[in-house]
Amino acid sequence: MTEVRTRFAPSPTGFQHMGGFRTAFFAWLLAKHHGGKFLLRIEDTDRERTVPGAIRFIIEELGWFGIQIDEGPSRAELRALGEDWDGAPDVGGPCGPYVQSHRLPRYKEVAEQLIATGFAYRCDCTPEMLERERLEQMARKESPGYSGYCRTRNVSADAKHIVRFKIPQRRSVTFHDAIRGRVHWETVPLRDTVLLKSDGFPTYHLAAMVDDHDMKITHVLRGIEWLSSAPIHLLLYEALGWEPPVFAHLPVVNGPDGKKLSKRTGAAKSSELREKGFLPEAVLNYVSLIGWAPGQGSDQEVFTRDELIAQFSLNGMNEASGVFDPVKLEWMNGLYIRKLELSDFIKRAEPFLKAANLELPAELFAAIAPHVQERVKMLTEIAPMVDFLAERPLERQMDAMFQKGMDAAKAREVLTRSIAALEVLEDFSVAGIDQVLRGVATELGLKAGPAFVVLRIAVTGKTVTPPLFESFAVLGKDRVLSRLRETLNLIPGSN
RNA sequence: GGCCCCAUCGUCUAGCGGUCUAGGACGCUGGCCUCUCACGCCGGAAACAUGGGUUCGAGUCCCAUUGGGGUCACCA
Repeated sequence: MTEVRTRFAPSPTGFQHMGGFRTAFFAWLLAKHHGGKFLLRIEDTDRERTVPGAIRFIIEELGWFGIQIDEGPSRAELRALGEDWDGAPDVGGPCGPYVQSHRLPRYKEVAEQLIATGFAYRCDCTPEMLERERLEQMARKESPGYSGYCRTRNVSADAKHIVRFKIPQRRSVTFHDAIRGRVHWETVPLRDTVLLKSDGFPTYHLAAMVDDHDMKITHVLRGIEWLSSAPIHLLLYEALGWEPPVFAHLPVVNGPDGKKLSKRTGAAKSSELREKGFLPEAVLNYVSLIGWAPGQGSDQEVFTRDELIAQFSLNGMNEASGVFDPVKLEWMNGLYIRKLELSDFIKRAEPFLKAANLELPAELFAAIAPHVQERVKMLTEIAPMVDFLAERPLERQMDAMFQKGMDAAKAREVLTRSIAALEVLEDFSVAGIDQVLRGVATELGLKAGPAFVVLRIAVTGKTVTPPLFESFAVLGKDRVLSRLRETLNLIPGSN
């Protein structure tokens, strides 16, 4: 059995959104499922649209997701593109180069072969001529497309020209898509398409087919927008006498608005997800669920990376387009956060605390960490939940203190008694604090809830915090007491 | 417009002719737990786009309609 080889072949024209990375995930999962190889190829054949930094973005995000590239651009190739950076991986591989702009001679060679065998021809029609032709066709309500004027003109190789593929008309094409099954065209609805541009660069059609063949790609996973041009690709393989790979056209992922994912769609950019505190493994898991399910009646939707690899199959792919639901992603991220080892959680939280300008002594954060771990969905939610531990003045939501029958006098009473009771408490532990504070509430004939709102705001400033006794214990007796005393002066009618 | 793809709860999906009075998950919602918020647990509302076939029997097969989407570049 031949080795399964898949590839992710983005063009570096900007950042990739999650739809693009999902394609990469599936290709990677398929390869790994079969113990095969996953390659990265850069399709930089459009010189106008290539944007600096795009390749770095792709490689770094793939790395963040923990996707190992088995074959791809070497460090030298990256450097030649001006895309070198500290820590850039040096991947390489036996089928390089993996950057299309470095493979120009090969495309030219194949184009010449196609011309020699009569499957392609040179064309020197100017853009102006083509434009006029198109206008005339539209005026006649014909579908626009190249007429084939140069098909038989034997344009000289010396003249400035492009190379077109001679698309046979009146040809039916049938192929089996790994996801959709049989797709059939009665007649090929396409005109002679360009293979080589006048600047010597190939178009996608030529470059991708040549590379997929040369790189021994066995399964091509790509967006469904390519389905319409699949006949060109099949015909090209036929003309070249090559065995085509298995094609799988993936359904698209739309934003919650039902429209295509774009820069505007929130949470569509992986780097943004990272900054918001999503875990790569959660994102990978969630995104894999858009358009794929294990099937076999299985209800499983939380998968480790290895489970995903073990269970992934193109048979489980759905034909219909899906929607990226940021709310469900958040839920899943919360799930993954809760599953983290405490030490891992603390480690991952660190950069987010720093970003929020909150530097806490390690032991202090470690002590409160278990209690915040089970109540955040994103790492960015940690800082606001623990910032009451910082050595800085507290801003208290005093208004929220006086609700449901709580008035200034009662609040003062709660504070005074708590201060008195805590002052003499030797064992400032969760259990000790628990006993004392409940005692205070009982003495005052108050329920725990209302009484604790006062204490919570007094010590943390907020109405929503980690559990009260735990927060007190972590903060420490002295700071708790001073905050309680401070609050006494803030209650209306004091003095 | 031609061609192609798609169609189960709001969303992601299970379902591959009978076991579907359609299952799960997110979200929503009622309750329990409870010091707030979460977590957890129990319950609820919520879908087979429409019309024809085929069949003893259709969410499942076929066709049409409708509705989405894609594509028809010297962009990928």
